[in-house]
Order: sequence, then C-alpha cells, then structure tokens
Amino acid sequence: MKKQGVKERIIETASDLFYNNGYNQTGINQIIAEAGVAKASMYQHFRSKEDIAVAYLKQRHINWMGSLQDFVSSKKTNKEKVIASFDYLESWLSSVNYRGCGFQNIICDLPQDQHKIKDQVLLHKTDVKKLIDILLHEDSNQEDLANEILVLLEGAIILSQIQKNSWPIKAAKRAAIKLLD
Amino acid sequence: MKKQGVKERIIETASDLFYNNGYNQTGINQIIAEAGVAKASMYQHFRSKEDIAVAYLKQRHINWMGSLQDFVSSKKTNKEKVIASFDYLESWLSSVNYRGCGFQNIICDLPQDQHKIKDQVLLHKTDVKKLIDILLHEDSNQEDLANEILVLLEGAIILSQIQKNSWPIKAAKRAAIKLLD
Amino acid sequence: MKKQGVKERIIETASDLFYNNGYNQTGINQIIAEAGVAKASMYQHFRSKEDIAVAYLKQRHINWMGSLQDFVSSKKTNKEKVIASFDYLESWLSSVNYRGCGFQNIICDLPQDQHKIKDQVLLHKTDVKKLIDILLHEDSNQEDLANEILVLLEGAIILSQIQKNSWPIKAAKRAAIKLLD
Amino acid sequence: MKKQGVKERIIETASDLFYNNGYNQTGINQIIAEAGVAKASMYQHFRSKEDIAVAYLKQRHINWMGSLQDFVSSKKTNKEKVIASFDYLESWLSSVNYRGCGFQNIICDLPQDQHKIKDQVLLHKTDVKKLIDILLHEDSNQEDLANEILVLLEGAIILSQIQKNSWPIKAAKRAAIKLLD
DNA sequence: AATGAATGAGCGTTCATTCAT
DNA sequence: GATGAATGAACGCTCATTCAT
Repeated sequence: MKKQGVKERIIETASDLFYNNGYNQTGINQIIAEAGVAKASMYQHFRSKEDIAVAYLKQRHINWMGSLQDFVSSKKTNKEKVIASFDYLESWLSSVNYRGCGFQNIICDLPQDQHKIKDQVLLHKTDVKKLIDILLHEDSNQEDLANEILVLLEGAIILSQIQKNSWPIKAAKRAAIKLLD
Repeated sequence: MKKQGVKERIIETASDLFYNNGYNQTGINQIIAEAGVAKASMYQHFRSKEDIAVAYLKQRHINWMGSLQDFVSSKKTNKEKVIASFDYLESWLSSVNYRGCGFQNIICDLPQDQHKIKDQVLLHKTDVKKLIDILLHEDSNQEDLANEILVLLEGAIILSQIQKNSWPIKAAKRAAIKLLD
Repeated sequence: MKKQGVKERIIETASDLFYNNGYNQTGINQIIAEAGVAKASMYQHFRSKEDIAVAYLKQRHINWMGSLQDFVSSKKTNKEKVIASFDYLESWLSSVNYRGCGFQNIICDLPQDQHKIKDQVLLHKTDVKKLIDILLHEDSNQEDLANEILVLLEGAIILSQIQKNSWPIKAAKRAAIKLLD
Repeated sequence: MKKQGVKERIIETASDLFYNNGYNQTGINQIIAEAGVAKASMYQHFRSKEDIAVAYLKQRHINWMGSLQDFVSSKKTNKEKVIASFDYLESWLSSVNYRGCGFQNIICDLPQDQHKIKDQVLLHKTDVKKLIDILLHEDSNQEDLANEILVLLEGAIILSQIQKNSWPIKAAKRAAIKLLD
C-alpha cells in the first residue's frame, strides 16, 4: 500500500481533488486526510498550497502532452496530426472525469498573488503552441495558422465543458480542416 | 445619498468584486462592507452567496450582450457584424478591468452543487449562440458555421486572458473571415 | 452569570491570561474557551489578538493608575505621595498574582511588528512619568528628579519580579527618600 | 569551512536570534537553518529549546560581565567604577542591536515551567549584585547602597528600552552619583 | 556523530449563515 | 425593512519534538 513515497501520494491525491473538485474547493485538510499524511509532513515537502498546485500542474502538463502526442503519433502527415488533436479532445471528453482543462480552470478564480500557478499555466499553453507550431512549420505564414488552431483547441475545450457536450469539439475540428486546406 | 436601492447596490458591488477579484476570493463581509449594507439586510434580499452570483451573472449577461449588439449594429451585412464581434472582443480586452469572461471564470472553480450558477452560465452562452445563429440564419448549413464561430469566440477570450495578449483575438478574427468566405 | 457583555468577558479573561501566563503563551483558543465565546464572535469584537492586548493594556492602565493614585492620596504632601508610591509597589507585590509590570512583560518578547502594543506600553509609562512630574512640579530642576524616581520605580518592579523578593522595592524607596531630601 | 563545532554554531546563531528577535519569536527551524545544522544533530547537543536558551544565557552572562568589567577597569576608585557602569549602559545602548537586557527580556513572557531559564536569569542578576557589592564593600551599610545602585541599573535598562532613549540612563547615573556622595 | 522525514497539537484568522431584536 | 451580534466549521500554516536509518 505504501509503496510510493509521501510526496507522490500528496501530489496524486491533490491532483485528483484539484482537477475534479477545484482548487479553491479543495482544502489542505482534505488532501492530507485522503493522502494519509500528517499536516506537518506535507509542509515538509511543499511550502504552501500554491506549491502543491504547481506540482500538480507540472505533472498534469507532462501527462497531457504525452497523451496528446501518443494519440497523434499514429497519423502520417503533420496536417493529419493537427486534425487528430481534435479527436484527442473528443476521446478525452469521453473520459469519466472530464472537467475541462485543468490549467484553464485553476487560473480562472485565483487569488491575485499566486503567480507561480499562473506561470505554470502559461508554460503549458506555450508548450501546446510550440507543438502545433512545429507540426505546421513548413510554410512561411504557418505561425498565423498555428495560432488559429490553438484558439480552436482552447475554445473547444472550454465550450464543451460549459455545454457538457462534444459539439464544440466537432465544430472546432470542422473549422480546423477548412483552415488547413 | 441612497439614490439606488439596497438590492441594486449589493449587485453592483458584488459584480465588481466577483469579476475583478474572483468569486471565491470575494467574501460576504467584503460585499456588505463596500455596499454599505447590514448583513441581515443582504440576506433578506438574497438567500445565499450563490443567489448574489446569479443576480450578478444576469445583469452581466444583459450588459455584455447589449454592448456587443451596440458594437456590431453599425455594420451593414450580417457577415460584417459577425466579424465585428471579434473587434468587440479586442476593444473589451483593452478596457481597464479585463479579466476574461465572467461566465467562464465563475464556472471553473465552483463547488459541485451550485447548479443555479452553472445554469446561468449556460444560459448566457446559449444566448450568444442564438445571436450568431440569427446573424447567419440565411443558409442551410449555417448552424455548423455558427458553432465554429462560437468556438473561435470562446477560445479567443480564454486564451487572451491566459496570454495577457490580444493575438488570440486577432487569430480568431482571421480564422472567422476565412470560414465566412 | 452572563450579566456582562461578550466583549467585557473577553477582555477580562484575556487580561487574566495575558498577565499571569504571558502574551505569547496565551492562545486565542484558550481565551475563547475560558470566556465561553465562539471564535468568530471574538473576532467580531477584536480584529486581532494584538487588539485584545491593546484593550487589556488600556484597562490595566486605568486600573493601575487608579490604584496608585488612591493609595497615595491619603498622604498630605507631594513628597510623601511620591515616597508612598513605593509602598504601593510593595502592597502590589504582596498580591496573589504578582508577575511584575504587565506593560514591561508584554513588550519584552514581542513580534517585531506589533506597534499598537508598544505604543500602549509607552503611553502607560508616559502617564506614570506625568504623574510623578506633577507631584514634583514645584521646583525648577524637578524634572530631573522625577526621572530619577521613575528609574527607581521601574527598576524596583522588574528586579522584585526576577528576585521574587521585595528588597528591590525597599532599596528603591530608601534611595528615593535620599534623593528627595 | 566548519571552523567551529556544531554546538558553538548553534549557540551563536540562537544567541543572535533570541536576543534580536525574541525567544518566542525564534523557532527551532530558523536556528538550524541559519546555523546550517541538521535538526536531529541539534537535538543531540541540546535536549530542548529551553536548553539552548540556557546555553545562550550562560554565554551572554560571561560576555556581558566581561565587557562591563573591562569598561570600568580603567577607573581608579571603586566609586568611579560604579558610576562608570552607567556609562557602560549608555555605550551599550548606542550599539546597533540594543534590545535591552537579554535576561529581563526572556523572563518576561515565558511558559510557567521553564525553571532552568529563570534560574539562569537569577544567577546573572546575582552576579551583577555581587560585583557591585564588592566594589562597595568597604563600609558597613554598603550593602544597602549596592542594592540601590542595582535598582537604578535595572530601571535604566528597561526604561531606556521602552522609551528608546538614553534619558533613563542619564537619570540613573545622576541619582547614583548623589547616593554615592 | 549525524541525518531528514514524520508527527500531533496548536496557531491566528475567515468563512457563509442564522438569530434575536 | 433593517440591524449587528453570534455561531460552528473550516481555513492555510507552524510549533517543538521524535524516530528510523
């Protein structure tokens, strides 16, 4: 049971809670209770709740980007990969715990001073942008196109969360296909 | 002195605080202090904090939709109006207190059970969708197109908030123009 | 039982605890438990622990000065009154809960930023100084003399506390008599 | 690198912190962090925080008494030495980190049971008393006089700390001169 | 001799809501 | 219609100390 270390258990527990219940709705006490860790032990590994959130976002970033790249890797051309990223969104939406983008969600209602979290969110979005940029790097005016794809991705995520429906993802995919032609 | 009624003063104060500082970051005490209202008076007008949020969202919906329609009304054709809606986003972004979409923001980190708020957000997004739908109602396959525009609008808002930059709006507008051609 | 209001009960309880057990040793929880008050009720009357300390010191100032003036009032001449103030110290020392000067004590091990408390202590000592000044106001070089008496008073208090003995008070009184001759 | 031993480094660090920031304001973690010592190592040298305080007071006692004796040693007569001890206070007050008497300070807001610390404070004050006693040992009624000088010394220290001014020391010196004549 | 992870208890403070008047 | 006092629960965080290695 206690195979993994305390720190990992805290991050895992906090990740579940932060994503599914929200950052402000998740208290330190809940995290330590579910992780089975003493409060002071937790604060030995993380200086603050904000720092736990940063660890959560870092891990989520790695997982999410990895899943996305795995998903699109089967496609041959870069254009197909870009389009497939919308299929990835749809498969992600179907997962049991879909609550939209963890990075968008945490930034929306954040105390003013939590800059470390905001930086982490920006870093994630920047990496997504880089990925699309690379896939579309061949032509000259592709940066513009990459930005448009990005907007579609973000819009599809937030709108599918609000609407609790996949039509925004389908619409985004259609639009992407048109723009890429 | 007390030109407007108690209820209006509470809504106005709460609106400022909810939008600019965030829903979870805004306490009841802060609202009544800044509104100059006794606590029990506030609870006479609103059963809970959630109800204040609903009132805030209702008013914000009216204001936002009104501003958007004002902005695009000068354009002649419906197509131009749709494109102008992205210019509206950009002018909105330039306003002093831009913090993204109040509806997106409040829904992102919300206690699980606050359905009234979620309903209000959905209602707002549905009305935006209706507006775009109407502007593009002439042709048969326009509902698809309207949905794509919607995704671009939402993506432009959330991404410009995260990036603290207007490039997502510009990209969304470019994409919209291509899709509308 | 509940004749007096909540605020008074908090001050009274906190006064006992702050003086007898020390400011840092006394927790908010202990105060509210012994006062029989809910925590949030306490924070409705006092913004912070520091503010409770200020209220404690203000009341202690009034009581202490009143007792001193009562004690010396029976003496005829001002000189006798000054000397009697040392007798007051000695009678005070004999009281059950003597723990030295509450103002000296609280200032000695205080977080750096608690200026309101420090101000209150200074105010108390300044008022004691004023009292002695007035009693010795007749001659020209009496301010010097008053300051010397003050030093003797303070020294007698702190040293009797450390030594747990009244000899410092007796010594101070002897010295005062010599200086006043 | 590690010129001095672990124990010495702990005492030195704790001394700075205890005197300048206060005993209750100084945490174990801060001490070991600034001393660059592991927590368990610290507890190998000291059974408790109280024991560190005792070591701090012991060293402070030696240093303070030494400085005082150095300062007054240049004076010829014993009477001059006693008077010079007030000049010593004034030079001490001018030092950058003057925060009053470390022994007075630590005793003022102390958990009830920390007897070891209280004993150490008493020991220090007793030694100061001895020093003055010896300097004034010639005549018969000098013990009384020595006690009066002591009261002046203590009063000068505590009052100069509260007032953040040297007038109490000057007043004490004036009084001492009169008493010694 | 030395380590750093782990702990239970407590810190001061704030929350949204209710109640008696 | 309006008030402000009162509340239980929870907040994020720090304390001095101990333990297994």
